[in-house]
Amino acid sequence: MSFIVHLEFRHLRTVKAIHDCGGLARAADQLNITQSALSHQIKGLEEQAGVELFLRRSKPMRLSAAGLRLLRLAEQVLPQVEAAQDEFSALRDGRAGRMHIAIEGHACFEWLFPVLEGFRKDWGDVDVDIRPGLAFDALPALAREDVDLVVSSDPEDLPGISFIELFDYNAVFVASAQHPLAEKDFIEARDFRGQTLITYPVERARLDVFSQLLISAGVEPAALRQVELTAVILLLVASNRGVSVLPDWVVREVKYSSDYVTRPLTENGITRRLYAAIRETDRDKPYMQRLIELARIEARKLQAA
Amino acid sequence: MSFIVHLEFRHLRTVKAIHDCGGLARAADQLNITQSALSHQIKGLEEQAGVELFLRRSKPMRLSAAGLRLLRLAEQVLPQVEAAQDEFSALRDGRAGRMHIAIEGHACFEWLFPVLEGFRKDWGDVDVDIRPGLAFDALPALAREDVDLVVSSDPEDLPGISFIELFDYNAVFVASAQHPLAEKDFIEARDFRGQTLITYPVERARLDVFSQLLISAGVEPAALRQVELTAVILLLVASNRGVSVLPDWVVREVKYSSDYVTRPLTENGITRRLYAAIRETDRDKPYMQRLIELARIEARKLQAA
DNA sequence: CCCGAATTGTGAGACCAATTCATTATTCTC
DNA sequence: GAGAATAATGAATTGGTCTCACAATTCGGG
Repeated sequence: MSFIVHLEFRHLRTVKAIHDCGGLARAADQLNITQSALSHQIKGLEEQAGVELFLRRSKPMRLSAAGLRLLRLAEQVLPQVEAAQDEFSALRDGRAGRMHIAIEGHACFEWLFPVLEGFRKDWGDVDVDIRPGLAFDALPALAREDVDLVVSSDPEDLPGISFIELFDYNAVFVASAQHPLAEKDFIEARDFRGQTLITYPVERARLDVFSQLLISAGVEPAALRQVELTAVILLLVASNRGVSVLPDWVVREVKYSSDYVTRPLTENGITRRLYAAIRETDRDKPYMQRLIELARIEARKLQAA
Repeated sequence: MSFIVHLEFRHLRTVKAIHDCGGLARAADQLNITQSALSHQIKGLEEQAGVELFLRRSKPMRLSAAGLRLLRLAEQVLPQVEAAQDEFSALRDGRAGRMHIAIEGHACFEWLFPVLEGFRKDWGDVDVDIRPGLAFDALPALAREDVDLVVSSDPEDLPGISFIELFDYNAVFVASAQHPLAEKDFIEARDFRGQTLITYPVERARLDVFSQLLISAGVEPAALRQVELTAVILLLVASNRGVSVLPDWVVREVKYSSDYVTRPLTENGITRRLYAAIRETDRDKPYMQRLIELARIEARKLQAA
């Protein structure tokens, strides 16, 4: 049951070279090593293995049965190693990588998908994914490299994390055209009193309407309803089952689809800024820069729409 | 374009162990090595590669993207190496091997096939083949390990080659029952004068009828006809197109099939001995001994028939 | 918040193994 | 059988990996 304890890649390369070149001397040349070294090497291997690897009887030193098995291993393994090393250097040079994105708040799907669609074309070697499950504690996940980019509107000062500005948007009030508040030019906090507010199913602190308006005004809507999908929120709003607050781009994106109106929040509107949070170590990676560039382009398209 | 110049199996094992055990210390334990060694090892790898392989931020030291690629390589390559080593030790311990057989003279097919059929059952890991093409210079081929066993009836004293006795047989005369010589009790050399002799297509020295009888008697048949297949030889003999000399077992094996008779050669018959020529290095291999044993058993069956 | 336990990193030196150089031993070819 | 080509051997050197001992870090809990 004794194995070859000390088998190394060098041995596989040696066996292959000797086979290919048909001789120690030429193989040594190809491997940039002395013939003596090769001789010592295979002698050592044979001693370990307890089998002759080569038949020396005849002039062109041929492989024995055991040697042939080793050759097969070499021809199987060595290309795999090379392939791995190729990918490896791609990773190192930033030609490949991972782009797992966590989004805080569901709305971002709307513009993120087209971004990733464009990204995929140029950076096929980068492994792309969206991890909505990590909506809460996304920044810790970023720090421990569970994800590589977090879309957030609340920059924090964390060591090793950069917040890169993506674009600004307005949080706008959405209601059915039949809704009484549709009459107003702009919506104030107190207007939410008595209303049914439809939001994404996340904690209040992450919702613009609370963090930017209702909490500081001490206003509580009459009812809350949490809905996962943006399209459904708009559907409910249009059928006058409640009101909502959404990023302007979301509403613009689907505005043709139903019967509702949008109004600014407060006289001057509520403007928010979206950031991409990334690890500083990733900041200079070309694919990372490209993704952010694409995100900005896509945002501009949405705002122009 | 810089690669990992010094990647070794040990590194793959290390990466895998650290991943499996979730930590340097435990991995070191599993690999029977110090934790320090592992630390040095991965540090060296990372320096070469220019990438971090592990994320040390968090307590359970996890693999980075590059590290994961290395892990994939490890999980691909290491089992292949183990499999090769298993086969390798099988070769070494004689559980596997090669059994390429050269036969001098075509007749041997008749008893060799059943032998190999039985052999195959117990020794599936031995690569079996018959190489009829090497009928001439079979012994040199044996010496240079092109084949592993030669069936021969002419033992020679060659260094490193053993001739192992298999069984004896009689070379018998075969002729149509209608043939005049069928009247005789035994056949002498001079009886061949004027006959058409049918033989296998090999040089005279390899044919019993010449080497044991005709050459020393200085007798030349009227005509020679060379035929490849034993069955065809017997067909021609039966239809009185010539006479032949074959090993008795061959004739017994197919005697029911046609209308011919056999007669001894000379008053006392001509007995020949068949040998298995093998390399002395193979002599003790269990599968080799088994093959020879099977050959003898098969021969006994044929002679009893 | 600091402490202790657990884990990982670092430096110096020992040790082993692979390589080279020089030479001898084979094997093939003419 | 001589000479060329090829492989094997031996001794010395080099280089790398390991161990040992200790420093640095991180984590969980009172």
